[in-house]
Amino acid sequence: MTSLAEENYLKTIYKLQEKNGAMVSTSALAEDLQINAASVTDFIKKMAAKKLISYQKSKGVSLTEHGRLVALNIIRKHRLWEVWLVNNLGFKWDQVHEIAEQLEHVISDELIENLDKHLGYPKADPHGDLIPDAKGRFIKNTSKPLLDCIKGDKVKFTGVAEHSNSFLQYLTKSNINLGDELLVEAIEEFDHSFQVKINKKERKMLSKEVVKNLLVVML
Amino acid sequence: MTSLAEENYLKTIYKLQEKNGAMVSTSALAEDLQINAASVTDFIKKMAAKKLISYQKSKGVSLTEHGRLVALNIIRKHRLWEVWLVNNLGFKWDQVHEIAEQLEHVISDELIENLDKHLGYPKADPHGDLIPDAKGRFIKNTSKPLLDCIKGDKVKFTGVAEHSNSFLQYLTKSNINLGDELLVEAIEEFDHSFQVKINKKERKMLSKEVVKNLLVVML
DNA sequence: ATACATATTTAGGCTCACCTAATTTTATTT
DNA sequence: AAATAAAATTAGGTGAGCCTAAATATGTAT
Repeated sequence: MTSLAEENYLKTIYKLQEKNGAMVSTSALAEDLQINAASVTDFIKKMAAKKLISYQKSKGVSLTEHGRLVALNIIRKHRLWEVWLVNNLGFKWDQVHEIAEQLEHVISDELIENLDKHLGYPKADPHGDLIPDAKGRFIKNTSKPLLDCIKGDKVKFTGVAEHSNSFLQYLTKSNINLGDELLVEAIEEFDHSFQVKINKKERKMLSKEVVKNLLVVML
Repeated sequence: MTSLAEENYLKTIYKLQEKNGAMVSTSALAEDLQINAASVTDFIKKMAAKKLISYQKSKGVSLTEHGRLVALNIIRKHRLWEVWLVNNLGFKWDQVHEIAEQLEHVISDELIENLDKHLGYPKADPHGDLIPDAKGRFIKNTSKPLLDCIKGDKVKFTGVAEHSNSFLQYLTKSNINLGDELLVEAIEEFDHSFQVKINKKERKMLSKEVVKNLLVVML
């Protein structure tokens, strides 16, 4: 029904729409997909004809309700596979993205149902990204960047806002893991760096760039 | 390196070579792949140029050593995924082929290594087909068709020579499962049907068509 | 050996998903 | 408002992997 290329476009449009608002530009899509802008223009016209997206010439695209559901289904598959790769196959959170990019395109509703069950119906992937259900619904997300916390806040680290391997590896190296309790002991006004106590044990200094990308929930 | 289409050609050539001897004809390939013979001729020329197969015009193709190793790697992946689908995800042996046909093309050596380990290094898939190791080597196979047995033989059912869903479902329905012990109590000369005792309990009549496709090892 | 049937290949064409180069539209600066 | 820069589109083209129709090669029966 939907081709590999279409699935990748949908996924990317969804991602960019989440990040930058409603309309996604041709060039933003081209940049993210690493495809020439002219090719993107071509392709989005075809996708619009299929009612997967709505397209306003020279203004950009947005997902239709149908396109949004297809996108969410791929995201669901991607994140379920990531859970499996980390929890069952022993991969680290910085090793699973590429493999899940392939697995997400495997087509079998029964497979995904059984995988979901096998994993115990996880609500989030190894990076803390929420997993939509089969109908594209998310559970409510109460997390916010650690940057928005104030001195004295006690929070739980539940996700990352930046998925680059270098950031993930920095956290691993620093022994900061999903689920850790963080206590904001001090905030340096000058550079917005945070001094936090991790799991009531180690004390660490985190730069603004880091705390901006750590998502937490209040404890 | 090798495309989806190439992988499917290689897999099919391997299969047909196993079944019918060294040379695989254009038409046999076309039939099995459900692709027009003219397209097959085209494609095998390109594969021959890549040294995946050797091609003698109007005579057919056979795998090169390199092509054979690529084919075995795909077969390895297919069978490991089938084991996972049955053992871990709760699928039945007649439900896994199509899904494994998709999963087998996912590219990640580390994934396959980890999957193999996770499954406990299985030697055979849910149909009893042997799983080659990462270097394309099989363990020795001592199985033979039940048809070749004689009255009084006590054997273990280890695999099927026919993979159609109707045959697999027939066996399931008849409560004949991989690993069962079969005792040949009588062979009807007229139609070559076998009377067997299964796991020292039930007695069953199996037609020649069935016993031909049951692979067993002597106990 | 000839005729016929079957298998295979050649020739030309199609769609998908991409490309480059050129043109047009939109946004920004002066 | 005009000039310029940046973004988007159009036009024309490519390779992969398929197709049909026509031509050729191979195998079989007489």
